[in-house]
Amino acid sequence: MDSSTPASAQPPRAVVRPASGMVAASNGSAPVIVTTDIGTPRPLSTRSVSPKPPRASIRDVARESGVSLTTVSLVLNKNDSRISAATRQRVLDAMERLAYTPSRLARGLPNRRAKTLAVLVPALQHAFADVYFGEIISGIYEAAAERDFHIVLEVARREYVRRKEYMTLLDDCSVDGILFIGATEEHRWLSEFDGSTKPMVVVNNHFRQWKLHSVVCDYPSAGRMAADTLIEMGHKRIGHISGPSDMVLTSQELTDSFLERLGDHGVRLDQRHIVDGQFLVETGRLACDELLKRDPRLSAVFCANDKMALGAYQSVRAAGLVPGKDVSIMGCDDIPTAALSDPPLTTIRMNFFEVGAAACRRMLEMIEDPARAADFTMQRIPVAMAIRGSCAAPVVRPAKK
Amino acid sequence: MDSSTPASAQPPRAVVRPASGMVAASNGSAPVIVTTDIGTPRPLSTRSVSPKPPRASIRDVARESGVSLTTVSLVLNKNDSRISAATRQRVLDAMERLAYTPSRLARGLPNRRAKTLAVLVPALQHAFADVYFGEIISGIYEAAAERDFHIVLEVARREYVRRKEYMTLLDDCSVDGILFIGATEEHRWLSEFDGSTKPMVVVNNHFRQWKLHSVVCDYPSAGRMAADTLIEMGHKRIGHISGPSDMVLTSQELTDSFLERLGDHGVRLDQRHIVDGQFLVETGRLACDELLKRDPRLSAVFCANDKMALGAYQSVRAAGLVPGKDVSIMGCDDIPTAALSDPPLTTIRMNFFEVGAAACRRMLEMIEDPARAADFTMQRIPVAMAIRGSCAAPVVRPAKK
DNA sequence: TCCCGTCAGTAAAACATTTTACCGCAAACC
DNA sequence: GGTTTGCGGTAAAATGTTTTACTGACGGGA
Repeated sequence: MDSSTPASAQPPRAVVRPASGMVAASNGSAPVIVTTDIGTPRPLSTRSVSPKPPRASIRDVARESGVSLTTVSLVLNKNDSRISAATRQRVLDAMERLAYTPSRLARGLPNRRAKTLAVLVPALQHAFADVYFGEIISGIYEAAAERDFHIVLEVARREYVRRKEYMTLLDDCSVDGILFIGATEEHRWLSEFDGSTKPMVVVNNHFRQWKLHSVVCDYPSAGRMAADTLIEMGHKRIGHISGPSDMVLTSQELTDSFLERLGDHGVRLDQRHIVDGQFLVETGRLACDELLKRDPRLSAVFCANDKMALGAYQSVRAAGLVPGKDVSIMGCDDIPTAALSDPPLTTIRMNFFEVGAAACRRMLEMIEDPARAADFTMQRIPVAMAIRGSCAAPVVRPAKK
Repeated sequence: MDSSTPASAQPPRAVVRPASGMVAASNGSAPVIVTTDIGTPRPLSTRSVSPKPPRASIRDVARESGVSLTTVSLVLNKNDSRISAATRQRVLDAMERLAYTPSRLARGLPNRRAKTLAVLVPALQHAFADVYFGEIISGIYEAAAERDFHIVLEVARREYVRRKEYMTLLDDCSVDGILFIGATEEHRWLSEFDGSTKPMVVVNNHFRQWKLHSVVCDYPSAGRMAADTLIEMGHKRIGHISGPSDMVLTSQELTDSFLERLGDHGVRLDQRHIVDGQFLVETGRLACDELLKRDPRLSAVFCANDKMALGAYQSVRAAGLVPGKDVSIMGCDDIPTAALSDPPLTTIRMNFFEVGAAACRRMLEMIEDPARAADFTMQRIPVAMAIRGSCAAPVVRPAKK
């Protein structure tokens, strides 16, 4: 969960050839852009070039339908009870005729509500391109759209946090609440929301030290399911590639419950069998290298997310072994790639879409009834095992060399 | 690019086991949610529960610093020229003391500018979880943030389009411009923007029949590079899995330039060697099945995107062949998974991040100088070959059976 | 001395809504 | 017959800015 990727964590470098006569994308940095303007310059249109064309306002509707501003406003807000059906219809007709659309900006002003939520993500490389974030955002979007709320995107870069722009966002009236994805212990500024009834929901992580609203996957169950599954298959020599458990509580929950359940079954892992893989493909690969070095006869590895599991595939292959046969590999998350890898990855399915949607619904509740914001809750979303080809009964293999 | 996925296109079904004593995620539909409220109810805080706490307004700053509203506004907007240094400082100090933040809502009202752009995506399954969209959105975000613009997300569902909400969005004043990702020929409503100077930019596609602003990858170059690379390696029996070229012009460009260049090299593909793979993993797999059926001695397949190439891997393996050895596979896009597949996928690297950023910069230009919106341009972003293990010189293999 | 221009700043209108408090009228109640 | 009540509606204040057009003071040139 760190924005800087260690040099060792680069994907295997491909040979990159520039198109002939064209500047190539230089490694990592932004490529030089060759602009080809093929647009046909058109004559300027005759209509005014003023910022916006004149639009019908509520005032126009009032005049057109012969009622007062208030009446139009009431009809608009379905606060109709004391408006007669006839009048209402007149107003609606006028709106129709004038193609009237209320201004979101102006509507928000008087009661300071923007009908907009901010989705805040940490400043990772191209954060929005990550399935994990993407899936959550899709869920948030869906739940927000149902109530006619908009979603704005925000990235919490260092500057952003230093200047407390997340607060500005709220004071701004440009946003009614903040949903924070990818929160870690590193984000100390969350303490500002500790016990406060400000509209903030932490998505898929939570904190012991602060009272904050949160919605998370059921990681304790996930850990137990992983342990049960591997034990049932007959594994005894098990390795674990954890997430950064000191930074992410949900990651800690997963690891703890996994180890505890293994212990219940009489299998005790010591520190030699556990390596932190930082949730990334490349560090996952390195972690697995390390595990296999420490115990070359490992029969199964449980990875705290699918990306690291994909790294583990590479590591196992590099050791001359076959993933899913010589070494069973289990992931967590069920990202789309999981089912496509070879062999298909056994993993724990997490419904991130639902996590996002639930978090958003919680947020909307708080906004509608601020009193409820005072009791802080954590909601758990259930998970399920997805068993595929990458896990099987252990095969005994001779110690190498 | 269709929102409904054919039943045949489901990923290989995994065995899904519910956690004991817990409701499982039912296939496809939203899982039943088990809510675990572990929040400690806290006493309501004593502070008022009114919608928002009172904030300092520009008026307060004016009073505090003993100047007029106008002066404060001028300082705020760095329209300082006619304000003396001393006064400016007094105002800035007052702002500091009162922790003043201007209201975005109120600022937008007078000149009808929200300093916000909308990113519109078609109603695909969890669109935001797609790397392709995500990468573009990241680019847009970055370019927008530089100029202090916000990004709001919008999904163009059928209802949305029918009610012309994209127009509402603009009239609304809630948004200053629209960036449309994932546009296809299906989106007929784009004709409303044909030749209009309304702030709309189409991202990574363009149209022959309409004058619209657009920024796209250099697909013609990409097609030629693909052809050159395969020919150089010695391939003659080449198959092509295209995108939906009737719906997406960039896809057509890629296919056309690929075929043309192959022709230049004396290799002519007829319709038997080309199958539409709809840009999806599963349909890509099926398309490759079909190609191999039609010509079992195919030595290379060029896929119009990486997802279909991953499907092709499955298909080739299912035929008992080894991808990258028996059949060379080339993709297009260079999504993160490409480098992780086995063998790593040879593909054409497209800088979607930059496409998004460039599109956004174009948008901002138009907003700042509406006159420029009148000449419609298309901008091309260069691409590069990324050669990895999935392509090699052809090996002759006996006709099967 | 008068006129003009510049400097430094201000008053007030405009933007498009919501919301609060009120009003006139008729029917119902005692 | 006077008071209440409810209905259908309205006037006006409030929300927080930007922008246009103005003002007063002061210095310089004729």
